[in-house]
Amino acid sequence: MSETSSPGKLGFGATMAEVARRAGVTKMTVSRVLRHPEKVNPQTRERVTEAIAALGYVPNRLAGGLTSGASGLVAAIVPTLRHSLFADTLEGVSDAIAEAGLGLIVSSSAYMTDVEESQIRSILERRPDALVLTGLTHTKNSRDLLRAFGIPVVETWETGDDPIDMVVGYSNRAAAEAMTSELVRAGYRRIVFVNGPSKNNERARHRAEGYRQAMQRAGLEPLPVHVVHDEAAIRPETGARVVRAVHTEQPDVDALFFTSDVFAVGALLASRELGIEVPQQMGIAGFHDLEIGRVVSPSLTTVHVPATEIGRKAGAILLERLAGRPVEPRRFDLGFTIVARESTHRR
Amino acid sequence: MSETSSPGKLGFGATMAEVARRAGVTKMTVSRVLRHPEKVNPQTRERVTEAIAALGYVPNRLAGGLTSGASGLVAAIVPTLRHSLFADTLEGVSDAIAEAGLGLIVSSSAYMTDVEESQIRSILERRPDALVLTGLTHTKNSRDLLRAFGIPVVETWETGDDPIDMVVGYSNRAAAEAMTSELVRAGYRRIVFVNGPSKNNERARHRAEGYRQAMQRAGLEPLPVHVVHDEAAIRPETGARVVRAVHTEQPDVDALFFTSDVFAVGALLASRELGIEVPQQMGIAGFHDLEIGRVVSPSLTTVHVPATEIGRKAGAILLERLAGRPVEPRRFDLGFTIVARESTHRR
DNA sequence: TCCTTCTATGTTACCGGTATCGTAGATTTC
DNA sequence: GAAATCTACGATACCGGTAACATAGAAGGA
Repeated sequence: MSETSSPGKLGFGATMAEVARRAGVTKMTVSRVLRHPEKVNPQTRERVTEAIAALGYVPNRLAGGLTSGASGLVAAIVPTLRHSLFADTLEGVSDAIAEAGLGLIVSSSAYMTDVEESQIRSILERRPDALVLTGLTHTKNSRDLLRAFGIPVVETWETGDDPIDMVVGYSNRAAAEAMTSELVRAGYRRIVFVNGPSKNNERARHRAEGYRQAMQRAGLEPLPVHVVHDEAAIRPETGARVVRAVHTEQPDVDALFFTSDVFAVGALLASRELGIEVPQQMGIAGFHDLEIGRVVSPSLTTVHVPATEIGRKAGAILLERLAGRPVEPRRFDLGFTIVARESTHRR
Repeated sequence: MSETSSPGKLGFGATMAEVARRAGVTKMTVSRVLRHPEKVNPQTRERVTEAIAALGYVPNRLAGGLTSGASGLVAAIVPTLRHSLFADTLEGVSDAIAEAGLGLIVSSSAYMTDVEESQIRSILERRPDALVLTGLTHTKNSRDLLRAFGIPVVETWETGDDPIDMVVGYSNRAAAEAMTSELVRAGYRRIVFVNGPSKNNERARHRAEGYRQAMQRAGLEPLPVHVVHDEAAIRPETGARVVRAVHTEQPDVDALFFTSDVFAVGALLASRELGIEVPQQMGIAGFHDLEIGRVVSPSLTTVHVPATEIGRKAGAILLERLAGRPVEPRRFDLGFTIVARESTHRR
């Protein structure tokens, strides 16, 4: 741009004061050029702009935030980044807040509420303007700390009665109930729900409840929930293992409802190898509506959940609150959709 | 803890000065209790600790960072969070730096270098202590800005000659070459490489080069690279489409090497529907070694890449540099592994 | 006993910005 | 042409911490 810039010697961490000196003004004028340019004489503004370019000046928001009281950061805690759904939600949050110039701090709690608590503590030291959490299960300390701190907090992936502040999600109970009912409607009777561990995970717990409710309402006996402990990651092989186990140990089971498409797809593929006919002999349903479920054959019946929308909505209401506007209601149920495909289509 | 804490009125954003007043000391002593507790008399320390608990004081690292010159933040830019590989890498970075008490700021560039540049700019305003980038392709401005700023920078997912600072990855060229050679060894001759757009993505470009090199070295004619434009996301359906197109338009093709397992799995499943026998009639290979490729039948031949390790290594060398220790060499090739499975096993 | 050296804490200045108020000169008003 | 109002910028204080230095009293040494 400017011929005054000496190449290769862009100032390292030039400060506003240095820019000011170079432009022959005070810091205040430089600050104005950056935030309220209309209040500065065009000629002065240009001198300052040139000085900024020449020095490669990048303003320091940490310093600015000290005064203004806003760090310009939103923090998010997810159980894991490895699960595409949480990644989708984060991407949604990121999209929403990036437009407002906010940054996103991420950490993952490995599904442990005490880890989450210590992360909340360390995150609050960075004075985020708002916080996004996953789920409704948090330690009492976490809840107290956040309530006391008073920043906007959005809990996600569920709906519930006693949010810390705001909630965006859908009812996992209703979703599991709806899918179970769908399986019943399709003609399945001995339906097993395959769930992850429900400790520290009210999503898993609610889904199990939804399953039982639907079974009872249909006058069917709820079978014991098959809990898989998938230590490292959610893997299709786990679903395959479940099918094999059920095939030999519970041969009367006629449908498997998995808490994740990842499991369900593994089960679907393993079924073929075992000679189990899906959907005639065994119905298989998943949860989350991942891409892979559309491509496998038979295609996978599943629950579509609004992962990205949850993130976007969370970001949007945070921005509302940060703009000083109250958000009512504080609970947003974004719903779900039962997607009935071939894997449960008994002809 | 302390009976002095009035329930429900944990101090909102209590400051160090308030803690100091309550404990009857100055800010400096409170600061010492937090960072160099051994320098404070045990009795005083206890009074201060009680005051901290009673007020629910959470130190403000932004303020501290202003003085100490370190924000305690590491920034990472990935093309997208939606791709499990980048999520894995982030998780690796996060693991590595969390132990050192550093936070992670994330943003996604949507594979666009100019977006990346503006993100770098806005990220630098937050004065991260270090930066992790994906790939080696960046705008000149980005490179200049980062070099001038002087913070440790790690580029990931490739190896290359002219890093901004440090690189951790593997050679996509060598990986594609090795896989192509593997296909040749398995008996395939008319091998098509299916790639994403290579603009702004040297990983894609290098893979295409590796493919061509291997073909030429084997005395085979490299076929035109099939470029898929997958606007929204990397989806299996795209791979399915490719198989259908190739099946009708290039019936002599006997192997497809996809730049992602996601495509390859879609292709594998579509092949079955088309009655194409894999691996006899058509070999199919992928890239990345995703879980799903192990479960499908036939299982998928692929290139295993060290996604998490890249993140961890990146985090580790950043920490080294932040601890003031020089890092030599500055380029880390973490390698890859060809995983030959059923989908290319011609009997 | 007097001087030195710790130990424990306080004082001061400063990090890099911004809010607030002040003010000189130009412009408008009657 | 004097008063009122703008315009464009500067001076000051402060945000919430920490580094560096200062200091009072206790402990140690000759």
